[in-house]
Amino acid sequence: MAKAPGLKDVAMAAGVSVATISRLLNGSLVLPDETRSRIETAIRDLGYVPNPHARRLSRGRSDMIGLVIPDISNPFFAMLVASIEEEADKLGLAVSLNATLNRPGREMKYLGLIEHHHVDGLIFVTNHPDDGELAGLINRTGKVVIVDEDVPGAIVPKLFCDNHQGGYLAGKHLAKFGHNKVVFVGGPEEMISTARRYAGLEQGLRERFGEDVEITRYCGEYTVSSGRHAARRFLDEKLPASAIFASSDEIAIGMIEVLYSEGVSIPDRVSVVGFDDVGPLHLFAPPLTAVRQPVRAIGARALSLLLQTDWQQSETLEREELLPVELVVRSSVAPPAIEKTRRT
Amino acid sequence: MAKAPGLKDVAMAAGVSVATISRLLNGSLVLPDETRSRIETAIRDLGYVPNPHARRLSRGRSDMIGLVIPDISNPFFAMLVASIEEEADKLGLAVSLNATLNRPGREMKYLGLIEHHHVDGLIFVTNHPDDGELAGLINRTGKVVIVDEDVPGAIVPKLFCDNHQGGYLAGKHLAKFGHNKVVFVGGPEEMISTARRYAGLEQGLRERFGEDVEITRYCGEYTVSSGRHAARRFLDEKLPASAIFASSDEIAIGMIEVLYSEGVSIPDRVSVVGFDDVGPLHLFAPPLTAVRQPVRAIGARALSLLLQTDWQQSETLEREELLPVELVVRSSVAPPAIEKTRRT
DNA sequence: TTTCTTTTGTAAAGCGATTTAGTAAACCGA
DNA sequence: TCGGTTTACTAAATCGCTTTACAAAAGAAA
Repeated sequence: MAKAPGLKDVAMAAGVSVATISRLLNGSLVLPDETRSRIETAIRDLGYVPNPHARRLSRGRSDMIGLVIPDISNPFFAMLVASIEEEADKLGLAVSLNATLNRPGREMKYLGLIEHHHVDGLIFVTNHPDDGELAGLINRTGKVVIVDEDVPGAIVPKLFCDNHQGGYLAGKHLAKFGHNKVVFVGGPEEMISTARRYAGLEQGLRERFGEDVEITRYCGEYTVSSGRHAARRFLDEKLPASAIFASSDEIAIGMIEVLYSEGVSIPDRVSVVGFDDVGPLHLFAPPLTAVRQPVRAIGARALSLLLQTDWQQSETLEREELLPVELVVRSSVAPPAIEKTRRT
Repeated sequence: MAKAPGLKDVAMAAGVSVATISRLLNGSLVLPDETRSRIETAIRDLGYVPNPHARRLSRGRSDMIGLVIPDISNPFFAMLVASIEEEADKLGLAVSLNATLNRPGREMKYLGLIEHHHVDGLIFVTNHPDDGELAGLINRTGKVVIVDEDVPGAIVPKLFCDNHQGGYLAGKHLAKFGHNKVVFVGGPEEMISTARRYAGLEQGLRERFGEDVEITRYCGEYTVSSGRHAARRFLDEKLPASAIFASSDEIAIGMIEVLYSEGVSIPDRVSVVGFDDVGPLHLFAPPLTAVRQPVRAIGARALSLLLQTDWQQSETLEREELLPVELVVRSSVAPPAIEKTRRT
């Protein structure tokens, strides 16, 4: 297989200079039909395709965006990646995938990709609290869009689902069934998703019960094992709560696992509301009621934020956009059996 | 923010030539401690990081591997991507993600990435039959590893799970419970996964029942909607089968959805065995017995195949490697109720 | 006819590394 | 002290494309 043809070869074949072809291809030159078709023929005949590395070096940009994600094997993130990739592809942008997998320093390292012109911009998803170091770095580098979970102090466009609304919907739904004692199982305490969902839940509950509301708050991580842990704690502490709001699919899965194995029936003994609704919750036993995140919309919007933002105008940078969530009602919520019997 | 420092700046600061630094960094030069530490200091002080684009252009390779995947939002593929990315990262390789999403021509296009030196190698996952065009292109370009599903005629390393064994395990398990009439719901008919799983299933059944075996074969796609379709057909045709072997998580999900909605109880009226076991099948109602694919192992091995293969030695290219699967027994298989009652 | 514009290009200097070929200085044994 | 070997390093070409600055030819206006 002969070496891939270069611009030089095409130039030779078409009888023009390399500059002419390059400029034609990049639209910075209008040529008479005759010359242009000669060049186009040569390109087709030789099967010329520009060398992307040379191109990137020359132009000082890469037409490639970076994606920093905690873990792609998590279906929520996977779907996020899928939608971003799909949008990027439409625009002829390549995507460079970087999973942090909770390895410390990874996020910092990947932010360097921008500074060193590896990528033109970054879509950044974190899943743990920041002490300010990350925020500082993000502000220095710019061209970053923060998605799903906040990095407080970073002055860049941010895109989240409407966490408060999600909590509120869950709260109202539980309240409607008469639950006023519920356990909230969130991710890390400091993260906005946890705080906002909790606040929403509380509001939803209080709108119905006023002061007569008891929310126990468990914080941990957005993982299956954290969910298992929370469920065990819930059982050990013998809380009077009649419902659980699990703040992610993973947490819900972990909790349901141990509730089952301990013979705790859902929703007879506890009602459960989940969050994310990415996995096949509708096939669970019982089908799980959950707040659904608009994952694909988040992905698509993240990319357009990255591309549309004017990175010079510092005013436009500081914006936070919220995408609406919805409650998908299935059958994991029922009236609180225990409370009922006690009262009657 | 000043422009990123280049090799030239470091050279200036350290009082040596650019070549010296480059060669030191690439290990093609051993320097006395004094000089070396002077250079290292300069690098650290300036915060020098090599420009990857320049590097790639110069070396003619990218230290980047391409990943061609049907759809990352499918958890099976997501996990595959995750494991490949993780391994690649360990080796300092970047990953370029390319989803084909069943858009025709995409696979061809992405294969071009190799020819045009965009990436150093490709891990290729297809999900539909090939008429030979793809195989030809793969053979021309080389440096491709085919994973999960075959492209017949391509002479490159191939890595699959042991599909036959998977079918066999499912068959034996069903046989043990007395099922001799089963519906096999596969992906596209021409694909090896379908053929091999079917063959395995048949063997597993026949080992127990000999000629007294009735397998109905539905082919379609590895999607939820294909699963729904198969389930509807199964109900419409009122087949005497007492068990279903669903050849992927998605198919199983689709089928269970409609079986439920039609009030068909699992495993009382039909037993179900799934394949993949990537999703939370253990929380389904009932927990789904399934053949588990070693997804992470496949990802890791795919990368090492790509890197370890000697692409000159054409003999070593034509190898097919099978990774073992296992049967995860849960509770979606029970003795065939209908048959039983009929017999007694 | 002369001069100014437009059209149609080209030459050459980057982009920031790698790498080949080579040189100056120091060392070393006889 | 002389040729030969190491040691320590450098100059310059190269990768393939982009882009700036400029030029020759053609056409238009005066």
